Amino acid sequence: MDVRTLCLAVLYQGEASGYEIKKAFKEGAFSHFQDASFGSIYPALGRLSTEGLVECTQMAQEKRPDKKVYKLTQSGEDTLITSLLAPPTPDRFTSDFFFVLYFAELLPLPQVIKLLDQRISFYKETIERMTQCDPASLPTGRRLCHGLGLTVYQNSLTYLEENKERFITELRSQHETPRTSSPDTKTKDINLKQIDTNRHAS
Amino acid sequence: MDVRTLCLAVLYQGEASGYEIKKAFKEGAFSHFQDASFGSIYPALGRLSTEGLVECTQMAQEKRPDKKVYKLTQSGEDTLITSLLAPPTPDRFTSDFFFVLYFAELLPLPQVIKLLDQRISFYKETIERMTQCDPASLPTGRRLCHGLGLTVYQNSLTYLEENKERFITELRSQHETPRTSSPDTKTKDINLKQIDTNRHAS
DNA sequence: ATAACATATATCAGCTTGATATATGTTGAA
DNA sequence: TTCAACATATATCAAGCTGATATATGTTAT
Repeated sequence: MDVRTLCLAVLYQGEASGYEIKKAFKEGAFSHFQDASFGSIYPALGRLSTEGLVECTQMAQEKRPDKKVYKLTQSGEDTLITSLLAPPTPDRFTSDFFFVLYFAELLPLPQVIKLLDQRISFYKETIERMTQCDPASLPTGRRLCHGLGLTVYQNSLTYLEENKERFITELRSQHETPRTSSPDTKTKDINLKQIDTNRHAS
Repeated sequence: MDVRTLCLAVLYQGEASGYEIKKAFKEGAFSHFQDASFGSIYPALGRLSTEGLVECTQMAQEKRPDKKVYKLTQSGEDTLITSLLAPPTPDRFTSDFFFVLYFAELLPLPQVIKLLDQRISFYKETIERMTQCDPASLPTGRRLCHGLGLTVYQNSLTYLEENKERFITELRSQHETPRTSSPDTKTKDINLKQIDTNRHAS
């Protein structure tokens, strides 16, 4: 989804400033499956205003910079619904965690352990935050989103906790016995390089 | 990770052309957690060549355009390792599926059912492809990536299958009894708009 | 005190995507 | 048979987006 549609979606839930829209992606309702930066939000709001999909009210504030509060118009609401009806584009998931983990054998063991521990903490914190919300209070669509997302985090945590020790033990034994015979580094690299690139990894 | 590092990573597993590197992201080893387009791969390879991180060999082919095969140099290998040691950036997940599902109440029910069925098919196909690979044959790091990824897909599938019917029934009852009293559309919208934007959704 | 963080908007270099162009071969369906 | 769809192969580019930076001020914790 383009940022303009994302802004309409946030504004559907109530009027907001650019700064508040950013928060919806950073820590709010959409934070687990959409994102947008200030650099795209502010221009998007400008264009949505010009096109009449949102209305802007300048709010003078004491001791704060002026706030521009945007509100969805009927036209904006219609446009949002139309966008929702279009065939969804495929998910996009990019993860340095998976990428680095993939090459675990090439890295110092403490580095890999740190990576896993940080990931476990991340899952725990995310689950903690998500379970503070009572699913029963959410509208139907939001509740399914919430439940599916929470399931993913919970099962990922369980998987990592169940496999962490075995994984580390295995890596350690590979570090101690670098390879079958000679200490020639090339051998290891050549073996790794022969692995089929066209098989699935995660 | 920038596309230059991603190219180094693919080339670490064996020499390849730009086209073949793209395949590693589209359907190959990195397809579940990284992506890159031709528009970024070809310029990246050019720059990596200039910097001496890869070497290029022009391969004349019968009945096919020339192929430029790139190979990692020692310098490129070192650069890859250094990049892997840097603190990983947070995951980025963007999903139209979640985004549309979030607004399920606003859409025609057949549309929502189609969305769920397509998602279930997607999970099934992905799991099918991933289980064709024998995890025991993978190096340690790749095996953990593979296992964690597969777990996510399998649990997502299970969750959707277990909750689909209840979810649809609930949406249907909302469509049949749009709200407590009057058929005034505004009422529904206002209710929805009062929902707290700053709570978690997935 | 003072550093870190929060509110609030805005700009911009640089990177990336998705579409398009070019040229050719293969495969499967009508 | 023909013809569309798909695969191999490289390359370019407008449009969009990120991440950093600038500006101005208030609050909170150390």
